[in-house]
Amino acid sequence: MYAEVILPLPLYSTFTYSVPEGMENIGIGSRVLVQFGKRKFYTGIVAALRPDPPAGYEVKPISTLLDADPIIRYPQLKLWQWIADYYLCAPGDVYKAAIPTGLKPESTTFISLNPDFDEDALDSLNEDERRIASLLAEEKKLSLTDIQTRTEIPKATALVKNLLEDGVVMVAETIIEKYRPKTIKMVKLALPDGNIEGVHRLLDLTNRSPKQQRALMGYLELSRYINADGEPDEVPRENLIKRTGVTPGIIKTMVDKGIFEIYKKSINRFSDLQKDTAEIPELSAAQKRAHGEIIERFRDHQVCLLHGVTGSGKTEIYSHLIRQMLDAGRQVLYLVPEISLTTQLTDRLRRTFGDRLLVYHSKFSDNERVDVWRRVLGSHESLLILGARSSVFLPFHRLGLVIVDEEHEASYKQYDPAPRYNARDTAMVLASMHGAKTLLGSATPAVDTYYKAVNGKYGLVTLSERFEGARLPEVEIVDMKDQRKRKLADGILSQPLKQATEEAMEKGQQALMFQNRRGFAPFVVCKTCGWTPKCTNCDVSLVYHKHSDTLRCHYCGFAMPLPALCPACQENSIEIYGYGTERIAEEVHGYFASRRVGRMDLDTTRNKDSYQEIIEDFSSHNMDILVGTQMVTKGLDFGKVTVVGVLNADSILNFPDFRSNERAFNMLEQVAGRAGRRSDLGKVFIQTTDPQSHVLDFVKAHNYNGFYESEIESRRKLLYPPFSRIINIYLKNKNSRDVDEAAILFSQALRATFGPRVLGPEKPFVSRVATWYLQCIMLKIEASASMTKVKHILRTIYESLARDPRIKSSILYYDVDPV
DNA sequence: AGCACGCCGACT
DNA sequence: GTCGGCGTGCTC
Repeated sequence: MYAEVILPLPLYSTFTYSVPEGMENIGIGSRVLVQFGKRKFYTGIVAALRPDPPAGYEVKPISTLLDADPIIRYPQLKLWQWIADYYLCAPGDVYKAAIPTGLKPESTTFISLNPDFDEDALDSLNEDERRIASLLAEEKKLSLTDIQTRTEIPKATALVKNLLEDGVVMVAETIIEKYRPKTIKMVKLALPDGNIEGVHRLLDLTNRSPKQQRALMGYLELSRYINADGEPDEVPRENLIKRTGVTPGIIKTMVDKGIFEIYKKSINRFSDLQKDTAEIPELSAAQKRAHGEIIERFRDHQVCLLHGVTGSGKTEIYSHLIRQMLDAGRQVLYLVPEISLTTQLTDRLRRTFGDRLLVYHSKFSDNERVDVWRRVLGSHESLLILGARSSVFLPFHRLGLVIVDEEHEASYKQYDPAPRYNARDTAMVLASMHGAKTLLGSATPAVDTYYKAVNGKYGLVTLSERFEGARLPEVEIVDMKDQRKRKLADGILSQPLKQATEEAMEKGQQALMFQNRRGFAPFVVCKTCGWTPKCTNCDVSLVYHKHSDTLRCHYCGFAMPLPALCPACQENSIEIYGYGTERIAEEVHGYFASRRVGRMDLDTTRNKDSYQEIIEDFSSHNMDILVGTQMVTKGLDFGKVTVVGVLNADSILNFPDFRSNERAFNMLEQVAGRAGRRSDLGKVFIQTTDPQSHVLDFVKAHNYNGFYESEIESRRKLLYPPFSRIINIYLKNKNSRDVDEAAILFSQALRATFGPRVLGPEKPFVSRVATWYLQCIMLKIEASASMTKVKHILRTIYESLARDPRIKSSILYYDVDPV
């Protein structure tokens, strides 16, 4: 028997391996360890089995079958295939993204000294080679990268190869198990037979040290001394430390003295979750109606859109639907944008669904993700999975409902690397494969989604009033040009915003200031010669980070210290411009000196809990004013916020692509939605130099439908989605001329078939990333056209050009349905 | 993605 | 003349 294996590499074909005798358990979806190429081993997934060997080449056998039962389930492979076909990427790319690293062990090559190499050979080695040899003599075995970093010899790879040929070193492939179960340190008395005399002896051993004695007494209390089996009982080391106040060092000493034993014990990450569940809050009349309508729509629709204004209580409606689905023994996937995975939401769902709730997202460690994966895999019970984008890949069983909250969010689309999939659209396909329903929720649905809903492709349910009668906030557009002219605003806050904030503060309320990050990162200029620091790898300016006093590239991560003198003219005239949230927070604090001002952005929320801490600080009113980027807009519920300021809407309004209006409307409406979520009427100030913008009129009136009508008309005229589908074709090359010419060549060939549907090529917004030059060709295809055909043509055209050296040396990839 | 093979420039 | 740079192709 032979197996077609998917490897975790960007390769478009599967690879055939023979199934050795005694591996009859193997099945489609099995995880197998296979050798690929000269030495490396990868974990592959069996995509198909067949009786006959392939013609034309020898096959290798599968080395190991990793599981008795597959770790993926029907219809996961089918979903992977759909993603690869639809988003024009390799199945291996999908596999790589789908499964946590801990489930994909691969081999690393270790280099060690050859024990019986000829001593005389040492003489013929050069200095660097001898350094490597002596390092290996010390360390027994090292990977190539370790040798590289430890010796700092740039061409270590080549030298190791020489050493290998001379028989000085040898290599071995070692498969590294990456998954580590969660363990805790346990302490136990070092008394093998548990006899009483022994304990007295141990007590004697500690009588010169009160600390050790305390630790021992604490242990005896916690462990109840000896358990039912006559064995000394174990105690978590943490508990012992907490109870007795001794340091880990004391316990260590006692281990050395032979009083305690310490060992690691793996524990179940889910064991301490609460089992009991609370009731879901009663629905209001409006929520009840919407809930009923959703169920009604699901009778004849696969997908239903819940269009509910901000603060209308969509989450409670979801909860009722989830409860019904779980009671029917089905599983539920609740997708949210990464950023809105707050404990606010998790806690709420935890109270209702207890240990049936599992959470899955990218801030989890890989080990945690493996645990969640295995828990879902092992269960036939009803579960609720709350997760970000990548949770569409979990091994669901009897999935009954998928909820995509904030369905308009651009972050559902993965941009880089492949697979460039949209989790919302993938979720709908996943649902239909399971015979499940999909509920999309948003206060500002994507124009494409709303179009499908009003045209009957999706069911549509509208919830137009806020929970408990809270009113939508009043929106005031502030003309910043006028403010500056009349000297009412010198810095970033306009007169009306300043005043409203002051009043809110006096009433004991809170304010939120929003600054769109894009285009407003602080940048550096030399006042004398105009020099600005650019990334050496990418075509972008470097951004100044105050806390580390460095200049950083947001695309490739390049960093350098802020120079004291201008590198171009040697003058001491370097200035920092622009308003990062840091600077804004300082300035806001300047106006409201007696108030507590906090800030939230990528810098202040880098680690796992800081985001949570800021939110909690703000919602428990330890802070009066919060300044932040995008992330403050995402579904947070702050009851006391009555003033919201959008400090500069220009950069949101002026983004040059066909979705800019949609993005601007969504973002402003979502920010506005943070104000006045309880009974107090909120007020929103949008500061701009372009107060005439139509988008702002619709935001001012909270008129989604009006916005939609105007936007859909312009999309119709210009043949943009939903009236077409877009495929962006990217070419990248280290040589800028080659990529320009390759793009022209490719676009000409495309035009021969697709005519005016081809736009470009043109340089993308950032045209050089990490030393790669980019070109982009846009393909705009009628919505009615067969995508299978289009994709077939794309492949044919590429193959017909593949011999051209400029195409050949370029890397080509597609972005289907870009957002 | 790795990794080997192979073809052109700066050194013994 | 060789070493070694990386461009090109292949891996079941």
